[in-house]
Amino acid sequence: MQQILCTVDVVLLTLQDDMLKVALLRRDREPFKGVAALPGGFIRQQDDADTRDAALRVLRDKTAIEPPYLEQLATFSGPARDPRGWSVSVVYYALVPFDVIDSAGHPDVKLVGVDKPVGLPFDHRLIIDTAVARLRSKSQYSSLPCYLAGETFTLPQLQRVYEALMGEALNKVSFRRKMTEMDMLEPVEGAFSAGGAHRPAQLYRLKPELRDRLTLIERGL
Amino acid sequence: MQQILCTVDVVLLTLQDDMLKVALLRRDREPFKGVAALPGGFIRQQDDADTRDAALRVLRDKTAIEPPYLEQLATFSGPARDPRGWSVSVVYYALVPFDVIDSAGHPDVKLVGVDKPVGLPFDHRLIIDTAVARLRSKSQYSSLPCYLAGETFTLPQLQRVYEALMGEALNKVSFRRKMTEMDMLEPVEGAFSAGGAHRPAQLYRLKPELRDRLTLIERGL
DNA sequence: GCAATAGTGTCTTTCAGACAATATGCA
DNA sequence: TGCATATTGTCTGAAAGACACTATTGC
Repeated sequence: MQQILCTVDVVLLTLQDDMLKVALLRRDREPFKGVAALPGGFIRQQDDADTRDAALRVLRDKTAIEPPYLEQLATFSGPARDPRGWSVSVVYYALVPFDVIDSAGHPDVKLVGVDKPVGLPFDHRLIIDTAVARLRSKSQYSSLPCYLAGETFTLPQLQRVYEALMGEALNKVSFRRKMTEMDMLEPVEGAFSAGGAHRPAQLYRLKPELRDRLTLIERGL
Repeated sequence: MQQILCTVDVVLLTLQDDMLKVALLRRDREPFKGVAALPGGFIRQQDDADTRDAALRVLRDKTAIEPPYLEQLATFSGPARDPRGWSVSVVYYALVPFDVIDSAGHPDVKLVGVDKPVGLPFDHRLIIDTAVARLRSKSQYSSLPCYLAGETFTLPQLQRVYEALMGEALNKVSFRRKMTEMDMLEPVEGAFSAGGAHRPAQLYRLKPELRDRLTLIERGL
């Protein structure tokens, strides 16, 4: 009997112009050669310490991106999702500020609005929808959106990120209160946003000790 | 090169005497033959429509239980977790009222407090801890605990379930308000708890349309 | 000064917990 | 009646949203 195919796929998400986008790559081999799809590949026993490691390797090889945030989403499986046979795909999702993708400058990576792509191969449509749902749900009560906001950001910028993800306007005073009591940001001393013909805003960054772990909040935004 | 081992494991959780317990089985084959472990097994391409299906099959075969609630937990992987080689285990967790396990009456199934078991094989200790953390976290803002409470239950009973899971006393009035506004329970007309030398309580059941899906709440309990 | 956006003070509404009163079964 | 627990009413404090006011920049 043929073996089960073991793969990983990555849903790389970013925010461009307040729109949630997913990174797609044209497949360079069969099946679905030439079709835009999620970055993915086979697990390599000799190279990968686990599936997370495999996801990082795939991302590094295909997009040259080291994501600041990567989390396991779920595992998708079955006899029909891959025409080559019964397959298991362990899927991770990554959050990356747009400028990281931009500066990585990988020409093959295409950013597409998460609701846009049709005709995706495998069950990638389902996978993307699952990732977006997870991100939206988790954004309500965690610091997750900060990973989409870049290295430093102002509170109004961060609020727009949250609003873009959750699809609704947030109360400015409440938002700032929340951010204060979550106690996960620190001001970048003396650094302010520049450019507009208006009052500059204080720049903040994630507290260093929180770079790699989420902060959860009690009551949502 | 040797193939990747593809397995499923199930964390079957129940509440017995207000204690969260996990179902363990003595392994009937190597590796770790005779050692108590989570029910699990290889994915069978010819039998299983997906990993969820495989988890249900394993549970049915080894414990004769059809769980009312089964959700994918996460996938655990790596070269060292199974002595036979690089392995991937897609893990599900199931919630079952104690009397379902009791009446299934499978003699091999042992219920053990979730913090108890030491010397578990593979990474089953980590898996159980992950499942318990997920259950506790999700219980705060969903109807999940209802699946541990049995077919019908009184509100005070359900509150004790929530309290056992979350490890803290809950405000009675607030709890009842939440249950009312979650709108997921319906009273069993004319049915009341009996037995005690005191006022009987109204029996409730999950609304039929919610049997198979969770209700989420906005703000926690 | 004016336009535009940042940041804050305060009032009002909404929600959760405390407390207590009432309800209902059994001995 | 008295006890134990269920159920409900009401008060109070905390949290969230609405609104408006002040602050700071470029023009």
